[in-house]
Amino acid sequence: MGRPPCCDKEGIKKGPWTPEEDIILVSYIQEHGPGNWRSVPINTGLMRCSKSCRLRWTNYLRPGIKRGNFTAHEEGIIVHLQSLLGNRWAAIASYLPQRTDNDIKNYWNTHLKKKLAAAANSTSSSNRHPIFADATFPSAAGGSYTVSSNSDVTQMAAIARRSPFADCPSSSYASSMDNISKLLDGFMKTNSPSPPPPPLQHYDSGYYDDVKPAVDVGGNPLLSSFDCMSGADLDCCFDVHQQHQQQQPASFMEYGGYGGGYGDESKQQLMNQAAPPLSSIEKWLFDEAAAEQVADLMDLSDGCCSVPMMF
DNA sequence: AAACGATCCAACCGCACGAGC
DNA sequence: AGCTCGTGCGGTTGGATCGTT
Repeated sequence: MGRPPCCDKEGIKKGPWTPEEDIILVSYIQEHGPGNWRSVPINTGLMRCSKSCRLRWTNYLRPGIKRGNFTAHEEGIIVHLQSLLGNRWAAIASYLPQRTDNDIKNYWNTHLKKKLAAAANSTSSSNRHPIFADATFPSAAGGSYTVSSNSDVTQMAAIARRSPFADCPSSSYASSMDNISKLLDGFMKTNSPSPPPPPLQHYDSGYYDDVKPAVDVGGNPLLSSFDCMSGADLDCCFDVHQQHQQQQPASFMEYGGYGGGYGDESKQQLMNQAAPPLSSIEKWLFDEAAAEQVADLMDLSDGCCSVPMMF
């Protein structure tokens, strides 16, 4: 027997969320943490179904989400993971912790699918992946990389499996409060002189223990530990994290921010992990990732960088 | 400036799955 | 064993926005 739809009750509001609703939801989650979505509308008085609350949080309000244009690097990762995993957006999103599966799915459907189709038409004689037919990928070391063979694709799959973000799903929940800050800014403008909402406090990473690792088509875990990473990769992660901390917007601090981060000890611990040399593509992936993340002020989270301490 | 089509993306829908009773 | 509950996921929709004529 199927279960009844959760949203067919009378009085359940649908459509776009208002700033007021967002604030109620954020305040509640701040206090209780995400999860137990059934109780959220009951306890908050929101006229929304539990599923709607969960989606609003995971796709929009959740800290650490990066919005805006996808970088060429992100595009490349999505294209290759899509070719490997198919339309398993949640799994793909686990490698791009600042992007939601919904965002990736939308981006694929609106941009990449067309791009691939167009590229496929013009590069039918090439064995390169169509999306890379007219693209090169500069490396931090000064060279450039092209993805040109099936072995490269396989290699990139392996890279994805050992992504520095792969095992830190909570990173996507971590420090950036941009979304909520903007939300609150707008709310304050239209509702002044109402008192400001209570400061947001640190989210315990334990709130996110239910995040599942990605698995391949055979159900095997794709996400592995850091034991294949080099010290340089870790430095990338640390450096990005440190820069991010320094460049945290005022609103983040005003609302309390989210704690966490590396200590020297944990860093050293990670540095001691075994690390084989990186291939050229791996270097491109990681170096470029770090460079772009710093340059674009990607909201790399404290949570991401604190996750390795769990190992 | 207005009309129209294209594009974007937040949100919804329905299904699947595991846990608990 | 069968049911409900809670949640995750992928596909789809429709309103808002943008671009072009």
